[in-house]
Amino acid sequence: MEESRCENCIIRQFNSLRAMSKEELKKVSDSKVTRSVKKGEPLFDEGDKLNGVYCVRNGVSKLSKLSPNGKDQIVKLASKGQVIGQRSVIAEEGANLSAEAVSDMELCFIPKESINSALSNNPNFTLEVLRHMAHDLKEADDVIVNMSQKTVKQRIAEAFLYLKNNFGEDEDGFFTLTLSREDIANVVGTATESAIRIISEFKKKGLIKASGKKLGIVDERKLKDLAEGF
Amino acid sequence: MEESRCENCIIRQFNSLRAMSKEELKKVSDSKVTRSVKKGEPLFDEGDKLNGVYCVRNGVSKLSKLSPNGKDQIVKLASKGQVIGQRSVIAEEGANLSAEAVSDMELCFIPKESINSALSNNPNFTLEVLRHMAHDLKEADDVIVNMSQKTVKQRIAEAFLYLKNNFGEDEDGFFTLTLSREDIANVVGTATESAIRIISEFKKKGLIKASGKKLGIVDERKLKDLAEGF
DNA sequence: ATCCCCAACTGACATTTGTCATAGAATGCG
DNA sequence: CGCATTCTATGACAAATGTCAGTTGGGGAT
Repeated sequence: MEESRCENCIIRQFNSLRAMSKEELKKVSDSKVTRSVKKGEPLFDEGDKLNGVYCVRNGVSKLSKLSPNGKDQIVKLASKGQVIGQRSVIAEEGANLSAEAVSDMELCFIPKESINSALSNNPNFTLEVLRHMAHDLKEADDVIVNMSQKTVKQRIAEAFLYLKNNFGEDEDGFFTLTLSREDIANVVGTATESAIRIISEFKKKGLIKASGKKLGIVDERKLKDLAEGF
Repeated sequence: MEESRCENCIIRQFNSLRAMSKEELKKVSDSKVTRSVKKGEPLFDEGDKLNGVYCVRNGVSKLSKLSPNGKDQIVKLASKGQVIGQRSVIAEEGANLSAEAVSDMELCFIPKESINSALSNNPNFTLEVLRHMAHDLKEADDVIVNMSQKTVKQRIAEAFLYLKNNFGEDEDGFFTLTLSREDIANVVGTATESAIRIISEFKKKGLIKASGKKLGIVDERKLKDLAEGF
C-alpha cells in the first residue's frame, strides 16, 4: 500500500480520527497495520475480542449478527471512511457483531492502545467519537422503527434507496455495490425467497432494473412513495 | 422535593453524572430544575429542540417514534437513574424520539450548558458518557436483530422477561411496572389485538398470570425457552 | 468446452399476523 | 350511583410472509 501515513490520509476526514493531533496521528500511523480482505472473507466474528479498530480504506463490510433461529441479520454496511469495532473497544467487550467483506477491502488496523490513549488524553477526540456514536445510535433507533413497523416490501424499497444513496451507481445506473439476494434479505430481515419475489415484482412494475447480479433504480419517485407506504 | 442536591443524590451513581467533579456537580445542581410529570403526560415530542437532559428520579418514561403508517414504536423504557435526551443534546439535533410518562415521574432537568461545559472540560465525564452510549448502541443492535428475526410470540415472551428484570415485581409476583396491552404491542411492534391474543394464550398455558391490568410471570423457564425459539 | 455448483427463481402451501367488527369489563367522572 | 369512555377480549376473515420442493441459469474450475 503506497501512500500510507495517516497524517496524509484523506479518509480520516470522514471519521473521528480527524480530531486527533499531529502527534497522535503519528503514533497511530506507526502502530497501524494495513490489511487486505477478499470478498467473502471474515474480518472478525461475534464474540471475538478486538485488539483494535479497523478503518476502511476501500470496499464494504457487512456487520451482522446470528439470531437464535440460525439466520443472519445484517445490521450495518460499513464503507470507506468508516471505523469498525470502536464500540467493542470502547466498551471493552467482545464484538457484538461479526464482520465480513462483501467486496474486496483494504483496511488499516489500529491497535486499541492508540485509541485508548487518545481517548484519555484528547477530549476533542473523545467528543468527536461521542458525536459519531450519537449519530449511529439515532440511525439504529430509526432502523428499529422501520423493522418493526414497515412491511417487507417497504423495507426492500428502502434498501434500494439506501444502496443508491450510500454507495452510488455506475454510468449505467446500476449500484456500485452488488449484493446477493440473500444479503438483501438479511438486510431487511426476511426470507431469501420473499426478497427475490419482491425484487422480481419491482422489476415487473418498472421500479427497478436487474441485469445479472447488478441492480439499479428506475423510478426513484415511486420507490420512495412505496417505502413511505402509499 | 426534599433532598435535592446532586452532590448527595444516590441516583447519579447509576449514570454518567458520577464521573463529574464536585464543582461540576455543584454547578449542575444550581442550574437544574425538578419537575413532576403525571402518567400519560408528555416530556417532549419528536423533533423538539431539547435545551437539556432529564435525569429520572422516579417513575418510567417510554421513548417512542411515530412511523409513517401512524403507529407508535416504543424504542426504550427509561427508569430511575437513566438520563433522557443526552443523544439529542450531544448531537445538537432535535429529539429523535418522543417521551411520555407511563407512570408518575419525578425528574431533574439539567440545562445543556452544564452538560456541554462538562463535556469539553472533563475527559472522564466524556468518556463515561461515551461508554454509556456504546452500551446503548449494543442494545439497539440487539433489538434490531430481535425485531427482524423473531416472531411476535417470541418478542412478547421477551418483553415479559424484560419487564421483570428491569422493573421488578411486587410481593405477589406481579410486575412493578404496569403497561397497557397497547403499550406492550408498541414495544414489540405488533397490532394491539395480536398482543392481547398472545397474552391470553400465554395465560392459558400457565406461562404468565394476569389480574386486571397487572401482569406477572409464572413459568420463567418456559418463557425463556419460548423467547429463544423452542 | 464441459461440467458442476451455487445463486436465482417459481409454485404450492402452511403459518403468522393484521384488520374489521363487535361485545364485555373496567375505570373515571359528574 | 350511573353514564360514558377507554381498555380488554374474541371471532372471522384477509393479507403478508415463511417454508419446502423443485427448476433454471450463469460463472468458475478443470
